[in-house]
Amino acid sequence: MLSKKTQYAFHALIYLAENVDKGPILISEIASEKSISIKFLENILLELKNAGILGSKKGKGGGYYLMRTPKEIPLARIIRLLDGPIALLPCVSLNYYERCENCKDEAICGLHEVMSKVRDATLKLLENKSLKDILTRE
Amino acid sequence: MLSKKTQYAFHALIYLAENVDKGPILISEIASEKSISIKFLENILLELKNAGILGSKKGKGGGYYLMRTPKEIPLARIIRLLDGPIALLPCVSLNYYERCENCKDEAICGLHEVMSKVRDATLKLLENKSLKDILTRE
DNA sequence: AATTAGTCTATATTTTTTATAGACTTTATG
DNA sequence: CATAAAGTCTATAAAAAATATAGACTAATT
Repeated sequence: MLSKKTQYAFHALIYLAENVDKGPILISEIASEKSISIKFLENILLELKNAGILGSKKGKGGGYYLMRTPKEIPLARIIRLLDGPIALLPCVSLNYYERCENCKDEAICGLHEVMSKVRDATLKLLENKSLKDILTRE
Repeated sequence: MLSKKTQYAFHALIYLAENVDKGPILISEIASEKSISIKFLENILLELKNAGILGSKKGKGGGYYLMRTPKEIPLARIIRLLDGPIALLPCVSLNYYERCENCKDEAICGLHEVMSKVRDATLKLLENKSLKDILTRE
């Protein structure tokens, strides 16, 4: 399961994408529209900013805005940033790899093989689908 | 990521499958062979037993054994039992469904659509692959 | 200068995961 | 039938992670 943090990030990003024309959006507006604790959301938006996904402006008329078009923000990027590994096991993670302690040889480990396939199937979707793909269709 | 509990369960099941000919296997043997805390492993094996996957025998010559052939134990079964939902969001879980609070209509929610696809791709593998498929190949 | 709004650092709370303890029951066998 | 072997059960503890909050600080606008 994705953490609340990641789920909130998706909802916030969707809101920002659906309101690009309004310029910078207040944290408090996103928080109340999406029913997220404002202080918790602050942290999340900051992380997204530090990762280069969002930009911000302080003072009156300030707020957060997308730094890229929704099409350019893959879902996998958001998940890895806020949730960590997408793979089901450390030994099949591309970005957070850790050697398996219990198994002697990954090359002949059947669990490794199956979980690699699961990872590939998942990434095929999450790396190719972007913020644009999760905007509400009408 | 799968929890340690689920990872330990896989390793224990693999060990049991690879030693079917030896009759019931001691918890302590699995624990030391796979470097798992014996008391923690106890709980895990009990859960697997209560779910009908393992059987056990008390007293001398006792231990745990598989109640079904490895082929009949889908990986998804183990994961759901010990880890809960396989889906990335509650609103796309088949076995642990919860309605999404932030979205008005799941039918037109893009996040719902993508995450359903991820779930389907994952389940296609985890429900069709069994304990047999993760045994070490030689 | 005053107000608005994001930034930063720290901490608190809650939940989940991981692990342990110990008394109890069942079974085999000498 | 006594003893030892081995799983069962209930409870609790410890550690880690997830979730949430507080408040002082900085930057921008008017």
